[in-house]
Amino acid sequence: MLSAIMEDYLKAIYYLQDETDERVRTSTLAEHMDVEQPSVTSMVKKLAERDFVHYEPYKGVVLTDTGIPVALEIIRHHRLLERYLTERLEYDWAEVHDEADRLEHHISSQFADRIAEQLGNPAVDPHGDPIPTADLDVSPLQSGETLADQQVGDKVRIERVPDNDPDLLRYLSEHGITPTTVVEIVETTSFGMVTLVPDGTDERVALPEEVARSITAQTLTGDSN
Amino acid sequence: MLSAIMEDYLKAIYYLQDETDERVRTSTLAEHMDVEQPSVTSMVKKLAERDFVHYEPYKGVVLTDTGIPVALEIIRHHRLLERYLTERLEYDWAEVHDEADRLEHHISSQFADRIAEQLGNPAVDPHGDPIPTADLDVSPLQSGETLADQQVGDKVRIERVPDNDPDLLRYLSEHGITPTTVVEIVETTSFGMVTLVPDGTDERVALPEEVARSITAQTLTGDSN
DNA sequence: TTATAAACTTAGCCCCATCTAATTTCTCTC
DNA sequence: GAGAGAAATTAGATGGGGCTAAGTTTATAA
Repeated sequence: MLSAIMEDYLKAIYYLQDETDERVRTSTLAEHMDVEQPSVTSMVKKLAERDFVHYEPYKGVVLTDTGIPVALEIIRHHRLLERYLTERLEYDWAEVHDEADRLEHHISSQFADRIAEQLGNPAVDPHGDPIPTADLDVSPLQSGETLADQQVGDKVRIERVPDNDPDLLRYLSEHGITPTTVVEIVETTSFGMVTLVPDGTDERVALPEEVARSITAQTLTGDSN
Repeated sequence: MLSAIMEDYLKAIYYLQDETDERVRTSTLAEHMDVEQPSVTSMVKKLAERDFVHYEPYKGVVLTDTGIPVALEIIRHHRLLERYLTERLEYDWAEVHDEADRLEHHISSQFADRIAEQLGNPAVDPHGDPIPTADLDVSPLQSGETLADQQVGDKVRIERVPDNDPDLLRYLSEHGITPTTVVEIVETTSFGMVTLVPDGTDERVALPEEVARSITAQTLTGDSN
């Protein structure tokens, strides 16, 4: 059996691997897990011993074929929980993350399957992240583009927003921005500010470029009209 | 913060205290928690240090006014979860216990309150045990009587059955016996067997006396007819 | 009232996940 | 290709929860 903490490491490695496409360095992992480096070293050794990761000293780690499904299962739990909490238990968009982060390790896969069924096997969580299926297939995000990649005048559909910053989520939902919202980019500045207007409103919403880069959006092909 | 394990000890002490009305002995606790005695001694010391229990060496423990609400909160979580799992997630009567036993430590009280609300603030769990309210009031069971206290010919309404033996639960539900079922006692033997017939059926269900003693039932006052 | 069995505690060990301090390895620049 | 600085690892400690073996205390019964 795997401890909740080990599961968290595997999940973190999965995400970091996905972002960087490289071996994950212990320093990156330490930052992500909010622990000191030696803790990471000792943990990745244990994970390597159990064959969940390939670990090469001084070179970082990669998930093995044993490790990947474990990470995906946790991610499935997390995203299903987020969806269930918002949809069935009246949780706020911004509140779900912490609850899901704890529960993901403790629900059985039976529980996950039951709530998936109740929800009609949804494809994405409330932030737009794809929910792995019961046999752990993940559909990739449609777009590699972010709000930071757009030109003034472009109309795009928000695809996903990061799920781990409650303040940002609160801000976005207050301004009517959620996955599937269509927005028009109305201004970008040299000092890193992106301003947009959600479709059907005339409210201008400003975001720092760094934040814009964390929000995925699909360019609308059949252009505005 | 309290670990899941400490919470389990407090819950166990609560139950054992309830049953015996005395200081709970470390041996009893050890058996209940399925650990060795020295583990209990060291744990109760920690609990005593944090003022959750009164501990007198060689004399056992009692929950303090700090410890009681902690135990009750966990019990509330457990019973609400059992109810929610059976009612909303199609869990079988016999399956809920383990899932609830894990999750009770990890759901927030917000989560508990939300599922309580969804369920219409039920008073009892699927086994007939009372669910503590949000401010941790517990309504005692109506009856102190059990199936073992009955005479042949008595009609009684099942009030609660123990929740921790899946096989027993499966057996009972297969024979149509759940809380609120009315049954008639048709035979008791000197060698400890109680036989009953659920109302409206002619199926005879036999139970060892020890099991009968673990099932609470209310004598029906307005007698049969 | 004293011996002995049962119950309980202490002592000392293990594994988990973390930490700080000290050391080693890598990498990058000159 | 040598040396400085950054990154990673080892060493050794801590606290949580568990174990076995050994030593106390309590309770019982002669």
